[in-house]
Amino acid sequence: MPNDYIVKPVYKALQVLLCLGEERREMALSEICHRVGLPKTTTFRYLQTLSACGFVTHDPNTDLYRIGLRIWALGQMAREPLQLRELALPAMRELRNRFNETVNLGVLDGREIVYLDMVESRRSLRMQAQLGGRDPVYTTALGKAMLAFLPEERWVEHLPVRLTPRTAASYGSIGGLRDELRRTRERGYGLDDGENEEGARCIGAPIFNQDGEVIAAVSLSAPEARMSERTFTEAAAAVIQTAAVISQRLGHDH
Amino acid sequence: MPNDYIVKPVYKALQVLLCLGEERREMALSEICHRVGLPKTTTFRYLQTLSACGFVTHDPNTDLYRIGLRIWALGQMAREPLQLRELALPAMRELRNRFNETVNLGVLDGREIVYLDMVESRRSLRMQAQLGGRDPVYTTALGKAMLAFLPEERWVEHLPVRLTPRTAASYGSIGGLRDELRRTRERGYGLDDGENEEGARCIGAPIFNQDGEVIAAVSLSAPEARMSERTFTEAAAAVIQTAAVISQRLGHDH
DNA sequence: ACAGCTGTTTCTTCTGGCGAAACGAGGTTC
DNA sequence: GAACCTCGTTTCGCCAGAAGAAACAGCTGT
Repeated sequence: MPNDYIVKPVYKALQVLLCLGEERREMALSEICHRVGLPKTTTFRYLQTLSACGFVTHDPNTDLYRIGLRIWALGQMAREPLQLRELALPAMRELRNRFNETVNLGVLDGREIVYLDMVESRRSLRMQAQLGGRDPVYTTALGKAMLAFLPEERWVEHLPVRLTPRTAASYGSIGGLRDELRRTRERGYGLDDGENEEGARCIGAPIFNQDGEVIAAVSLSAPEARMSERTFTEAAAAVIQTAAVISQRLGHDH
Repeated sequence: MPNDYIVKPVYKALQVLLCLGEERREMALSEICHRVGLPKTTTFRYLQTLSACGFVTHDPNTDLYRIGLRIWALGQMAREPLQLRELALPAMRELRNRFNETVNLGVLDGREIVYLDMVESRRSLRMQAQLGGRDPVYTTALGKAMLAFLPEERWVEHLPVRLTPRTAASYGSIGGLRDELRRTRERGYGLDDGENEEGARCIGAPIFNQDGEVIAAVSLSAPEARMSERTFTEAAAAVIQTAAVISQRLGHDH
C-alpha cells in the first residue's frame, strides 16, 4: 500500500474479492476471514456489501460465497484483452497446428504476466495454463520477451526486489537476469528452460502496437522431450514470425 | 441499499467501478465523479485504491481511467458462466444454423438477465446483444422463460415495482405480465414480440439443472419480418428442443 | 497574461467503520 | 438428551480515519 490515497475499507474489501477469485471455489465466511486476516465481523460486512452489488454471490443454503456474475460481465466490458485476443487468435492457431504444441498469449501486469488466451496442443502431455491466470514475469518466456523490449529503466517496476527461484533452473540473481534480458533482446525471443515449470521449455516473442511499444507476447510451450535442438531453432523462428504477424495486424509496420 | 451491513466506502467505490464498466470506455476523473454523483476528492481516492489493486488502470499521459485487467481475469475464474457456455454452445450453434438467426444464452441476475453467450445470425440485418450485457427480465423472452418456471412467490424478487415500458408492445401492468407468465409456463416457451426492441421477435425456452431448477434460458431472436407464422411455430419447437438438449447435458432427466 | 479547466494536496470535522463480545442456530460427541 | 463446539449474525461504544471544502498546481486555449 504505497499510496496515501488508499481508502482502507475499499482496499480490504477488494482483497476479499481477490481471495475469492484466486481460490476458484466457493468459500465460507470463516475461511475467507482467516485467509485474508480480517476479523469475522469486518469480512462479513464486506461480503454483504460486495453481494449487494452483485460482485459476490451468497448461497443461503450452504452459506458459501463465490464470485458473482457481475464480475464476469464487467470483465467482458474490458476492451483491450478482447480486441487483442480476436486479432491474435488466427495466427496462434496456425502456430499451434504447425507444431501441435500449446500457444499462449499474455500481457504484462505489474510483476506478473496474465494469460489472455491460449490454443492448446492436442497431445495428451501438454502445457496448460489458466485463462486469466498469472505467473511471474521473470520466470516465463512471455515475461522475458516483453521485458527485454522495454527500456531498461522500466525493468525494475516489473521485477521483485528478490528473485525467488521456482525451479532449479530459475534465475537467482537480478544481475544474471538482466544479462539474460539483454541476450533476449538481441535474439528476438525470450526463453524459459524449465524456469517456470520443471521440464517445460517455452519460447516467447514480443508483440508491438502501432507506436512500436511492446504490449503483449506469444509463446510456444512444450515438454523439453519434444523440443530437440532442431525443432527448437525452427520453432523460435516461427514464434517470432507469429508475433510479427500479430504486430502487423495491430498496425505495426516493419 | 436495503442492508444494514453495507460499508459505504466499499459500496460507493464499487459504483465507481460499475460506472467505468457500463460506459465501456476510458473516462476522466471529473466525468466519473459527475456521473456517480460523488465529490471529486472521494472519487479520486477510490480510483487510486481500485487501481492499486489492478481493478482499474490509470493512463498517466491522458489521465484517463479504464477497467483493469484484473477484473477480466477475475471473471475468468467464475465457474458457472464458463461451464454452462461450454455445454450449451454446440446446441446453440445447431439452432443458429437451422434458422440462421441469432441465438442467445442468458441467466437471471436480480431484475435483469445477463447475456452469457451468443451465436449470431450470418445475415446483415440481425439481432445482436452484448456479451455480459443486461436487459430487464420482463421485456425479454429469455427472462420470461426463466421466470415462468420459477415458483410464483419468487416472481416478485425479479420484477420491479413499476414496469416501465421500453416499447409500445411492452407490458404496462404487473397483472398482465403475470397472466402472460402463466401462459408462458403452459406453452413451454417465453415470447417477446417487440417488447424489448421494436420490430424484434424472440422465443426463449428454459434450461434446467439436475435438480429440475431453471438456471438459464436460450432464445432465438429475429426481425419480425423473417418470423412468419409458419417459421414461428417451427422455431418455437426447435428452441424448446435445444433447451431440452442443454438441460440433458446438465443432468436433467425427462 | 489571464481565465477556466483539469487533477492533486492539505486540513479539520465528526461520521460511521471497527472489532470485542454476546447471541443463537445447527451439528457432533459422549 | 444434555453439554459442547463452531459458525454466522447482531449489538454497541469508541475513536480511527473517511469525507469534502478549499486551496494548490499544471494545463490549454483565447
